[in-house]
Amino acid sequence: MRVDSTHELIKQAGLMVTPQRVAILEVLMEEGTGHPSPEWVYRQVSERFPHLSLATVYNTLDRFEEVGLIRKVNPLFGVARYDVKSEPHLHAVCTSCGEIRDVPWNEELVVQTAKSGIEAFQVQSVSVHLLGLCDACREREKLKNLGK
Amino acid sequence: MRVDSTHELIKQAGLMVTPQRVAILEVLMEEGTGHPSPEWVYRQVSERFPHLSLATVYNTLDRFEEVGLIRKVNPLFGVARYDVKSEPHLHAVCTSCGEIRDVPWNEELVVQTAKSGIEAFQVQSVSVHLLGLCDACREREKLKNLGK
DNA sequence: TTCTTAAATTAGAATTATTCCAAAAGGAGA
DNA sequence: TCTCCTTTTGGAATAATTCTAATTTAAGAA
Repeated sequence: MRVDSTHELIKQAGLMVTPQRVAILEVLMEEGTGHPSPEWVYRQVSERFPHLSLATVYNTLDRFEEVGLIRKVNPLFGVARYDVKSEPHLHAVCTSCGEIRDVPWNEELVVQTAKSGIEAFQVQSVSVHLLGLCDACREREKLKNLGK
Repeated sequence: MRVDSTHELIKQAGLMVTPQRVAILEVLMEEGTGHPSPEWVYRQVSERFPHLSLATVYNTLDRFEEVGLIRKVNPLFGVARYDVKSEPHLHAVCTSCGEIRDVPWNEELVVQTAKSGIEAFQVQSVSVHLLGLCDACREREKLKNLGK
């Protein structure tokens, strides 16, 4: 009797085990650190399941996230939202209604917020993004600017 | 000669001044802390400019962001991207090619990264999101669960 | 002021990403 | 095996954004 870890993981998470789900989780685990998109997952798994539906990929990723098997890197998906620039601050985003509340930036706070709630906002997770240019793109920018 | 601050702001930012841009910036400034969406801006400004095109709103918001007048709250818009990794970590996102690189979490780092680059990644800005439930939604959840 | 030109605006089409839907298929316990 | 509930499917629908090409406009030069 062979141990199938992805199979077990799905079962332990309380989800029904299906071949599609196993294949999707396998692809996700193999990939490791590449931050795959639904489309990418779809293409990978399609090689093994030619009849796989894109809707299944979306459904499965949603279910996997619900039970904590995976996490969405860019959770503020949906509509673009803007900030009229002011002092640096954080954003408390309600995952239910989408409200975005400003939280004053405070160095200590950045660390603390991972653990404790702020005012009446129940923090479930913290998402930090460093935005900028990777080395490849920085090189590309340099070359482009030289050409001007 | 009256001083029109939004007019001035746009000019100072090095952008061509148009009535649409002035109106959009005015709406954004009046709103203040509400984190408006392109659609919302469009509806507001449409009242004054019945022929305003949604494309203009998108263009203008992009230009405003380019010159730093506003900032996108949820900059990782586009395609959903997932993470399988379990240890807490940050994400370094290339604003040019979209690559998402993992950066090990380190309390000090959270603060430092705002100022200094990480490895070959040139950090331009930091975006922190606290995800969770606002008080209103938490109440709603409670009521829903009671009903079960 | 008028002219000129590059940039901005417009309307609508096109594209991209995601969600919805109803019917068919499949998993798991009795 | 039977049954029920969940999942899967494929396609349509929707939402968000970008593209395109024609028209208009801002702003500096003459």
